[in-house]
Amino acid sequence: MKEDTAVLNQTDTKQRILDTAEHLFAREGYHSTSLRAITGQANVNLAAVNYHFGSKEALIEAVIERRIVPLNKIRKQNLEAVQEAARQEGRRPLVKEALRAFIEPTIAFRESGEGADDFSMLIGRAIIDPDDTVRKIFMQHIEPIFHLLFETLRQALPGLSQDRLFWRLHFAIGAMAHTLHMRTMEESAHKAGKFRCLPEGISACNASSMTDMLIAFVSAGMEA
Amino acid sequence: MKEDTAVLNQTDTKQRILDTAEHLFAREGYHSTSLRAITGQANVNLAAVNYHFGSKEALIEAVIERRIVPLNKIRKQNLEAVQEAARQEGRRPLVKEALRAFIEPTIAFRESGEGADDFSMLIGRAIIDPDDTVRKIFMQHIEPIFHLLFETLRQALPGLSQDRLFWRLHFAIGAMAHTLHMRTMEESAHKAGKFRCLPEGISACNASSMTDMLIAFVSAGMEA
DNA sequence: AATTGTTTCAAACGAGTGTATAAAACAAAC
DNA sequence: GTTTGTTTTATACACTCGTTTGAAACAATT
Repeated sequence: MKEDTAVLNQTDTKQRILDTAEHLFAREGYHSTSLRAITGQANVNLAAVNYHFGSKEALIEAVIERRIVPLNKIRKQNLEAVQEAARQEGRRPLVKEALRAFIEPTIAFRESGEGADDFSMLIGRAIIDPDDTVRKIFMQHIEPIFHLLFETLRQALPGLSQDRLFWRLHFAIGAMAHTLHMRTMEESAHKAGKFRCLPEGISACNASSMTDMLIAFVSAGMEA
Repeated sequence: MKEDTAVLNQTDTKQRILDTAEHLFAREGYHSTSLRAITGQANVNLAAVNYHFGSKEALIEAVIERRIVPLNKIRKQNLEAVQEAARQEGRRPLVKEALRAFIEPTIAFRESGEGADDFSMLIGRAIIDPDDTVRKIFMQHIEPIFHLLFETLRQALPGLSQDRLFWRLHFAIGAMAHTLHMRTMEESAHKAGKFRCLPEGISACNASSMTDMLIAFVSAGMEA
């Protein structure tokens, strides 16, 4: 009766739900993904979600937190390192290094492990997701980091008014979020063979050169 | 004549459905908005949507097309005017004027009439919406304009490779989309009194200065 | 081997969804 | 006044959703 899944226990079920949920939430969206789709694809019973997590909302919360907590730790360390380095050298932080401290780990996250690309898409979605459920959870986690980034940029650009800095930062966030989200659209477009945005094929970018391009773009915009 | 009354009654129902649907789709999202919520708030019968539009998907298609067709007409005219002016003066188009031709009417659209602000949010969502239904419809309409913008920028920046231009343009689109979408978040945040992104109040911007700031940002990034 | 606590399972619940239909209400033409 | 075509209405259908339940299967301890 217990075929290939002989010694698999709780953590395996939870893990499999988390992985599958991450995948589907990233690609189909929160509301469009049913628990039946998740449990079906994960080969677990429907009730397992409510048993292990409590509710669908608690599930996506777990999905998000599993990744964003270590990611935010890196971003925080990076930003504090930028401030510390500037302070020790008696200069202002550079716009570029402040932005890199935030952006680089976000985009590099894709290479950090199995299924991380799904979460990369999920981040791109969450920042801008119409759905309150997802965005709220994300905002709660990102708010302190965003604040730290804002303060660092304020030191880097003392001549800029708070209003202008605020909006420029959001332009940058939008550019980053959209970039993260693009893979989903590219995949969909490629799968459907439609909605090609360009006459000729545009080669996909690796995380590193994508990061450089994005930082160059938003740095220039920030200092415009 | 009585004919006018009859016609007016019909269009009134259709119009009321369109307006209410636009409002709810923009603020709650496509999937999270039920036909019962729309018809209830519009004070029309539930079956009216299927009678007048055929289906929920056909409804949002009508909602989107009503606004995006005239908007795209303006963007097309603007972009062609930029190309024509450059050609007549024997010079390349400017990055700034190309971007302005696309961005300005998009943001200014909010002031174009009753309920246009709802559509402004809807645009911001649609570009990046996880839901395929909405994004597909939008992409179909925006693809030719996007192509025209890309070609104009290619003339403006002949030294830039197609790949780089492609991604930079998407950075710009992301910044714009996020900006359009911000109002929704601001509203939600203000309503809930939470998720404040800044310690001190940041004043909301009017369309004109927002446009200028955004164009300055993305132009600098594009020419970085 | 018996007991305890945990995890899985099939089945069902109630609420909500988009859609379909047939009768009613209505306006205009004859 | 009757007929015709359009619009509105109430209701029903078939379906999916997240969640709950109580029993079965399992694991670990006694």
